[in-house]
Amino acid sequence: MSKLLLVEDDSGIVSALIEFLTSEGFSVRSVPGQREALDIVGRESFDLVLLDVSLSNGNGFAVCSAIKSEKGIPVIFLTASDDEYSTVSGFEVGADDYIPKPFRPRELVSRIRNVLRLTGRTGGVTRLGDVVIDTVRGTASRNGTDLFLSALEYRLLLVFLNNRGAVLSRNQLLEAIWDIAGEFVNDNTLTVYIKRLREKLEKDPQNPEIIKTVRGLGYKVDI
Amino acid sequence: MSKLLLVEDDSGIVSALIEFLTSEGFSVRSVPGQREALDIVGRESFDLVLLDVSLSNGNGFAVCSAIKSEKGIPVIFLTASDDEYSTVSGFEVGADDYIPKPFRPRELVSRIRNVLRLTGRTGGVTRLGDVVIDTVRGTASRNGTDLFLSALEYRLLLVFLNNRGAVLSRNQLLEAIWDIAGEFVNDNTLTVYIKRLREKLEKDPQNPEIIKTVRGLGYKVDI
DNA sequence: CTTTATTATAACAATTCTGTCACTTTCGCA
DNA sequence: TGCGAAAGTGACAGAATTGTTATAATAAAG
Repeated sequence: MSKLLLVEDDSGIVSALIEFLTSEGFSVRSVPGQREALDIVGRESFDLVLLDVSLSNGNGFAVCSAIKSEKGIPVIFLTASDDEYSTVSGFEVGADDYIPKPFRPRELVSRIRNVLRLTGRTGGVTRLGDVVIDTVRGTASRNGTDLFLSALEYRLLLVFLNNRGAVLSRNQLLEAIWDIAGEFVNDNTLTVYIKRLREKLEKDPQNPEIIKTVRGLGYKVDI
Repeated sequence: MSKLLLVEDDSGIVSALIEFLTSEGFSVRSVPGQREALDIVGRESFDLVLLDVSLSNGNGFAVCSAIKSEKGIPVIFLTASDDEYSTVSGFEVGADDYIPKPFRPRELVSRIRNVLRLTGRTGGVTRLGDVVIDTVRGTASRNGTDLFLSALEYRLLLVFLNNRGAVLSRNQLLEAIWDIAGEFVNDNTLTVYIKRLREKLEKDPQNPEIIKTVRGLGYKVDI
């Protein structure tokens, strides 16, 4: 059950939204203004903030910035001002979605769930079999022990990670790592790096489970 | 530069969007229908798909499902049918945003960037002054040229990045990078790494703008 | 089965990384 | 000002990385 903070000064909207969102399984707290919003965010923890841009006491953009920089909680703007400038500005201060009033309740719920899904993502940690890649710390490890990938090995692994499931041609891989002013390295260099990476990543480097060869086409990771 | 796939059969919209999105720094490919979309997605890699729901040959929901399950690429629906049912259904098949036509170009760009950020495709890009750190590719660069950080230099930089603004004590930094089974390295090792990192990051390493010394407490990055 | 293109491996020098030492500079404070 | 702690610097050796070469293994096709 996600806990929402509704920042809105129109009491009619507040009560309607609380009723509807509660019936959809959310837990909702509400405050009427900017000051109270920053106050309660500092004391309680929320999963997401629904923020009216045009608050009577102060504007919503500043509140969004503050919440984002201090807590990193996702924020959805609710607003009457459906002009392009507002929308763009809203995203620029870090909003995760922007919904013009009047909005349809079910769409609001869809968008809340969508933002929660998108922001609830693994914080930079991905698993390939028993290998854990942490892009926040810049490490790859197995059973908690660091694999000590070199800079280029790590970059090569990231290329596979960001194209998981896709067959990557030798040229694509060479370009992604060794594209230094269009100059080329020996084609075999890639083969050697694949071998070195497998040596560190795979349990049995002779029978790779993670980086698979697709003869004639390239390599892929689809574990 | 993010690579987008536009799936749209109205050639007027296609050419207008390609021109505008290209001018905003995106690389855009377009296909008119469902079959071509699945085809090209299987062969090339994209960062995001802009998908018209009401394609003349087949509907967009199925395409979205397929793309999502096979490639996991983020999808934004573009649609004329701005009814609540469509919106909700769009999110249910895994869309990451849903934009009714007619949309404002700048809002579209904001929403594209927002989805890319949320899905972590460019969320890995941070700027420290004129230094750009890309955790998706595992690189740090200035003016587009790679700084060739070593594995440990890169990790040290990430520690600062993930604690931007905070003063990090020497012990915190040593722990973050050299915590190998509780054993310690020479305390000066950290000082030396700070120097080496500054040598690569800073325009004037003698007067660091990015990694600042806080005498008696540690170091911080708050640019 | 043999041929051929593709991928894998082993081994090599040049370069870079890594950690440490000795020494210098800087800063805050008595 | 001058002392002492904290931070910075330059240089060093051992280890690891990086790119290449030569050679071996492998798989697909005739």
